Amino acid sequence: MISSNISNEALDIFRKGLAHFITFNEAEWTEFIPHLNYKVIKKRDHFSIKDKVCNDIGFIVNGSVRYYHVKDGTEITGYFSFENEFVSSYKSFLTQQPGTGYIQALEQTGLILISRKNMDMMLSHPLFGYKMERFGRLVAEHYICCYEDRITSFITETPEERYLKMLETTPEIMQRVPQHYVANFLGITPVSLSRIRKRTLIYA
Amino acid sequence: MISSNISNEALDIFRKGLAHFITFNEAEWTEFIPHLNYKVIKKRDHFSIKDKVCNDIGFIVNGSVRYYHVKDGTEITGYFSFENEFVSSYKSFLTQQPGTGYIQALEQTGLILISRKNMDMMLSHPLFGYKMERFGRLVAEHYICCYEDRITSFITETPEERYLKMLETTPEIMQRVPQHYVANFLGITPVSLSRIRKRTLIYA
DNA sequence: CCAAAACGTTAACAAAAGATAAGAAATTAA
DNA sequence: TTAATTTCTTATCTTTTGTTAACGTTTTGG
Repeated sequence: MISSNISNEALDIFRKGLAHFITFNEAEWTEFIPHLNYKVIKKRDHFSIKDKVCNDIGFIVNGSVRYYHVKDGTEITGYFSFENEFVSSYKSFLTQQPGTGYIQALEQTGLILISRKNMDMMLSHPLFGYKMERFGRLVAEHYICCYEDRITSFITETPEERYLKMLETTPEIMQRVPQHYVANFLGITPVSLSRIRKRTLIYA
Repeated sequence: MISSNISNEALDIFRKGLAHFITFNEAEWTEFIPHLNYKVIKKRDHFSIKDKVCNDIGFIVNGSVRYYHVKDGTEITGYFSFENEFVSSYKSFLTQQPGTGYIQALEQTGLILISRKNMDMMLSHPLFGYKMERFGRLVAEHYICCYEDRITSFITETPEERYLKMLETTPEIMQRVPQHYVANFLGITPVSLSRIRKRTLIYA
């Protein structure tokens, strides 16, 4: 879709978020904007669901989402994304294969969307395809670093250590996310997280 | 370093490995080769160590390596890489910050190396910088997919399920890697892995 | 505003995993 | 080859975690 009626406020937030990775000049930005869409997802509605290809990568302008899988009929939450972060069922988006999990809004969430088709158009764009490739590389590398930390924590830390480190890294998480989702995120049961909190006396 | 005396055999293996991501024409390849180095690491020697910046990304022509952290004086192995795979302390290489772990050769290992400096030169190269950016993006995206699977397995699967899935994905691993390293990789103790093998009667 | 659903804590019990140590087998190095 | 080291298994004991269920509280939706 080559058109855009996204609010200037949302676009400003988006542009500031991108600045962590790359800076677009005015000509490039003008070319960029028509490749974007805006969407509001209501609380509990899904951004991406199992067995369907995730066609968009989103940038969260406001709100939050959780990623979850269903195993033996039970939901298991693996991750959260908040304002100024990207959201996508990455493997599905990148490989264009059906996803294995769900992404659901934890609250009403406003998103700037880039479809796979528009992304590919921009990556091959004569004006700024080169810069878009760099942008894509830097974003991907950023997530590699995040994922590396997360895997290392599963290998080297106990659940209790993961809980305490999470409170340092993301102090607001217990306020913003139901505790049983956080427990899943830490790789333990809700009952177990409740015990850790009682044991450490750290409820932040 | 702008020179190269890497064997044609190693270069062929490397070029075939890259073909999973991108194909270089002859002019590009001719430009590529002088940015490469070759190194053989003896068994038990280190490719990368804690508190030092990892300056290279390697492509394993032959051999294998393990990634490990040291916690409370004990080594904990988090991952392995084999022939035709890349190896690096990625976060350190990508951010140019000191690494938190070690990468050690499990056996004598031959590597084609790209230094950060040479990588950056190629990413900005007038002839094929655009293609190199795409190459870098595709490699990074590939690792995002791998990491996503690994994190999902920690969240949704039991150690026993991880063990069985690993045997499907990498059947040769128990033959090539000491079992207590594999146990760490699965996020459990060596004693626990030994029990799982006895319990399931699957020793493949 | 009320009823239903979701949430967090706690308890009791079961299952799994960690810690430690001993011993046998395999590998490595001198 | 031999001695030392590493590796894997097994056993015992302890700790942690999982499971299930009950209870009170909070949140949600009509």
